[in-house]
Amino acid sequence: MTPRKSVEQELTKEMILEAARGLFIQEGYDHVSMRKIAKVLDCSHGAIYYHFKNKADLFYALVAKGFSLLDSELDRVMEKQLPNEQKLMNIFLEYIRFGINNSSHYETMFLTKDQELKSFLQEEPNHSFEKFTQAVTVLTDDSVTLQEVWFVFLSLHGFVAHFCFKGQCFDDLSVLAESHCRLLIKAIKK
Amino acid sequence: MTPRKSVEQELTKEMILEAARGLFIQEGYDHVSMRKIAKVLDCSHGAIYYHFKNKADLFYALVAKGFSLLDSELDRVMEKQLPNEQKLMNIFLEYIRFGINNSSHYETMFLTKDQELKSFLQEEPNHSFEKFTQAVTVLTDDSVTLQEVWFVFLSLHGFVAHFCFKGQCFDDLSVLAESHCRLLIKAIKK
DNA sequence: TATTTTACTGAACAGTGGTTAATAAAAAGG
DNA sequence: CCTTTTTATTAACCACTGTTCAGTAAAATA
Repeated sequence: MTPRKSVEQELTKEMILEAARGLFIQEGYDHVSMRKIAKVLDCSHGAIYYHFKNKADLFYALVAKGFSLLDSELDRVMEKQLPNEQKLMNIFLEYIRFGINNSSHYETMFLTKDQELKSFLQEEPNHSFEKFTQAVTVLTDDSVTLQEVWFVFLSLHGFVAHFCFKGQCFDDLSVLAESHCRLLIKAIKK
Repeated sequence: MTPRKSVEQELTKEMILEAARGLFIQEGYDHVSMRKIAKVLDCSHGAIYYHFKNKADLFYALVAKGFSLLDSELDRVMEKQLPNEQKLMNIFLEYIRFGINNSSHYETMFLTKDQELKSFLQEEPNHSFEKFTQAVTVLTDDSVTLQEVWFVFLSLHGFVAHFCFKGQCFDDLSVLAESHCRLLIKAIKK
């Protein structure tokens, strides 16, 4: 039998998550098998089950991480010392930046259709959306309706989703992103 | 062997497409098997291969149909006797309606990473997008910039993409969709 | 050094999937 | 009525899937 690896190349949850994220993003949940992940990690597929209960559990770990990352990104901007409208612009831009720069996380968070997976995700997206809503509401002095928040969120989502699939980086898009956010603010301005 | 069906219940391409369409929209390409389609049609899975070369071919027939539907839907709106701004509103709404009601097609058009499926679609998405751009340009008397067209497209795309993955139908969303489009028009108004 | 624990391997299981080949029955044409 | 064509059924093939598990060697512990 092939000998077990020495300790310096021991498998960790982090290593598995990293490999899995790359694959899930590139090929989607369904087209990624435990054996494929194992091949990237150069280990047996059985090994992954030592660290994660099953495939859905592994995926869920990735998504949960993505949402907490987005949450803290929002908090960071809110704590800045800036006028409200500039903060709003910052929130929008940071959302896009997060999505583009963490396209791997983002796609797993918002762009999966799998029923089995959606049953895992009920709390997290709602929580993130509420946090986003809260921020927008505060920064517009409560002058924004729920429909307007949805409008903003979906428009930002469209920007991120589209360029996620194009595989571009944020710096190449910053001009278009700024114009996008400017138009968003114009749309919800009273 | 179970006898072959009598002629009045003979299988047709149309019957297969109809059954397949419902399944693809509800469950997505990957989760629909030829056997599942056959079960809905109450026929053997082999029978489908008499009418379609393979699964991708069957799906492509659906998608091509969907694109031509979107095209003619756009034409229909453009020929209406309406003020430009109302026409614009209609164009936006029809785009969303198409995306939501044909979520499986839409995903294939704009949101799939599957190389096998992408290879089938080269011409159709570009053609539809150009048609959309053309319509927006005309209806705004050429007063719209390229960045604004992008803004509109990405915002509509975000709406569709989000609710594609939520698996909701258009009727439940029509109010939100209208508000979305109204805000879009407000944003690009001079 | 001996034992236990930890981390892992790879075979096996029980499915599912697309696709095809052999075959049979209904319909059409004569 | 017989033959041919059309349309369907079914079994079979093969690749692949998630998951479990008995076995095993390295590492930690005693």
